[in-house]
Amino acid sequence: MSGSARRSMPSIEVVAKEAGVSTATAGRALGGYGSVSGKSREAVLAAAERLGYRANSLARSMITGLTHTLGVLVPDIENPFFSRALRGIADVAHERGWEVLLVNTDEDLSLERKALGVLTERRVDGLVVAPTDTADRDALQDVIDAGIPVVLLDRRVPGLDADTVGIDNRAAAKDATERLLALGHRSIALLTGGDEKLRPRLARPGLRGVERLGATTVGARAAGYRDALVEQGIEPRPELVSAEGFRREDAAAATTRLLGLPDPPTAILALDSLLALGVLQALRRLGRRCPADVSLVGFDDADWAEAISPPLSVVAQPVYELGAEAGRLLLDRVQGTDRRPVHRRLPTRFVERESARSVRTPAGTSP
Amino acid sequence: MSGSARRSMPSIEVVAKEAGVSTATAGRALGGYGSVSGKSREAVLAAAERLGYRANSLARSMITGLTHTLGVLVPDIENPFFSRALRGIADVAHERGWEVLLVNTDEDLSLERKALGVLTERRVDGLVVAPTDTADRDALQDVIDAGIPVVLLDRRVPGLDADTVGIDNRAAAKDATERLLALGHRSIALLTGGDEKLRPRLARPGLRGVERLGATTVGARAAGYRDALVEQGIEPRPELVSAEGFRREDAAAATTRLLGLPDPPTAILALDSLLALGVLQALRRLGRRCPADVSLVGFDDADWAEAISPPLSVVAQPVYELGAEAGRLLLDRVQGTDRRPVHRRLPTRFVERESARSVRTPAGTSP
DNA sequence: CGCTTGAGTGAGAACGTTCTCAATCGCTGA
DNA sequence: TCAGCGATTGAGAACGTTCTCACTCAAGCG
Repeated sequence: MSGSARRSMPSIEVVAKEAGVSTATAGRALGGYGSVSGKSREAVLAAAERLGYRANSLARSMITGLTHTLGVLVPDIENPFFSRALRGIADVAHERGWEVLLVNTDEDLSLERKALGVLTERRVDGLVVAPTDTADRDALQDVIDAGIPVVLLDRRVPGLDADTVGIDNRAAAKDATERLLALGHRSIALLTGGDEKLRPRLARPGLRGVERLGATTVGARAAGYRDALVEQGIEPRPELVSAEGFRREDAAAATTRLLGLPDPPTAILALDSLLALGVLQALRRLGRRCPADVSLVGFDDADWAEAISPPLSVVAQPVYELGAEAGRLLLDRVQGTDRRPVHRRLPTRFVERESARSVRTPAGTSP
Repeated sequence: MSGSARRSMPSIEVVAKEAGVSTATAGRALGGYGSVSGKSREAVLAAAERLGYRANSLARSMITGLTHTLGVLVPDIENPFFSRALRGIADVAHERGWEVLLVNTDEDLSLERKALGVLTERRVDGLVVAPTDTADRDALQDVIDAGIPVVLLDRRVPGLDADTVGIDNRAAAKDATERLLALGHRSIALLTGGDEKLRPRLARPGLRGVERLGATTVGARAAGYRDALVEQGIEPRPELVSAEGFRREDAAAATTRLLGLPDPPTAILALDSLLALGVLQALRRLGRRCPADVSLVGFDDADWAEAISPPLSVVAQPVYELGAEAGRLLLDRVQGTDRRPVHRRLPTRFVERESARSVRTPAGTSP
């Protein structure tokens, strides 16, 4: 555990001695608090410069009770949604003098709990969490009870005493579905991505009761999809709703299955950009053209969405701003504002490109 | 600065009192060091459980000299290359019990220097840096001299006493160029991305002297491109080498310019995936087809590369492994292995898809 | 001149751990 | 029985800061 001759950096005491003052005065000069004469300050700063002094944040944090560190828990930093949101958090934090400790939870509840414990022991001043599961309410509440404020990002946990930042998933999905309906589509498939727990509920006739899954992103979006259909007097068909996994290949397989149905969909709504990519891949393999044969709308405006053929129509979330707002809410609370939890719903934007168009006349009725 | 009634967590002293032992014994029971009787251990653990005790890592780090924290400095976490590499670093770190403190440098030298200072004050145990500029040698050397080991990721800084992890950029670019040459292309454009400092050197006749830029990623790749051409007896044409910016629109503009040349390229090598995306976008706008009219090869195997039309041929880097290896090298050093700096060059892989094909017969000579 | 005031200073406590060291305890072997 | 030994224990130092408090000193005021 030793080995590398870790050079110990000079402490404030050494600097003080070198400058011919007490450690208290040296501390004041270097830390910018209390009052110090110009002469002392100069002597201290010069000594510090000479010795290559670097303050020890750990010792400072012990006293002040602030680590100037924010913990960020996300399922997977490789997901562009989270890396962009993290960028927003980090920019706000950095601007106000905070640093970011990042942990991937891999959608693993036990990893998340463990990380929560570690970050508590590290005495982070606050936490931005995109929780894996609503089931983690107690672990999160423990953290809050320990005095560490928490902001929930993208996902909500019912009954938790924390700020939340996200979009109105139900309204956004409803809007996207309505746009497909307005183009004449009547048979619209929904690719939700996951997961085992969701599948049985999504399989119910007419998607009844999906709003009970409202706390999850997928549940809320599925409810919006159903709302739009029902308002148009269309009975949602469970076989058009897929929950076969979040990976690209899962979406490709689902697409292949959907298009093999007796009454196949003429449009697909994919709840995430990776899923949309899988749809496109499957369409190409099947020799179906988009949007001529099948219309497609995705979620999240990935940087490739505009550049591919056809450019993809998407529901765009203000991802960076979501992160930035989470950072702001958290730091406001860290810096002392004590208030009731707030819930920010930022507006989404439908970006119309070329992947969705009017339903084509069914082959059987064309001349 | 106060306000929120930050509940102070119980210290080890309180736990010890509750358990009826000394703080030393409580520390041993909770920290798992020294020797404690079963009876004492149980009493302490029960007391800790009852009081909701959480160790204070700061105090521990003060004593042990280890923060179990790795600093990671990247230009931009939104860049998929860095978010994937970070994933590799974080996974290795986590597995060995370390956490990751992340800072975006935004390719800004002064931000990078400042971050280096902050992370030093936080006493991180080691640092993975993708340095903005080779000019930061001194600031990095200062960190190393202070006893904090550094591993350079993706980019190198000549004369720095640090491990490096990356690919052989020159060989990878040469290989990609050779493949285009083998397909019959003789007029191959190179999209380098940046930047102002590079442009004059890339503009020299025959790209003479680009290998002097060997320390930069772009410079090394440009050298590989030139090597391949020269070996085939082809004089590199500076007007086919673009360094007009790293954004997608920059690449689109460059593509438009290149295809407007009197003797336009029949193939394009883009040194980064975002640039390739810009090329595709421009081609679509110009009504040129890929690969029928123009062949394209990119760098980095983005998740969309396989799913778009046409699937993009790329030079794939082992990005995750790059990060993981950086993490391993760093932790090995942190945990005591004192050795001379090593330089890991991981192999790249050319992924042949459909965006590059044989040069078409020039229009003038076709029947 | 005596009193107040405020800036400047230093001694030492405090933060919450781990480490050092000496003391005690219970056994073992002679 | 007793020296010896290892396991167990507690007191107190140490880590490097900031904070508290009391003290000095010079200036201002009546």
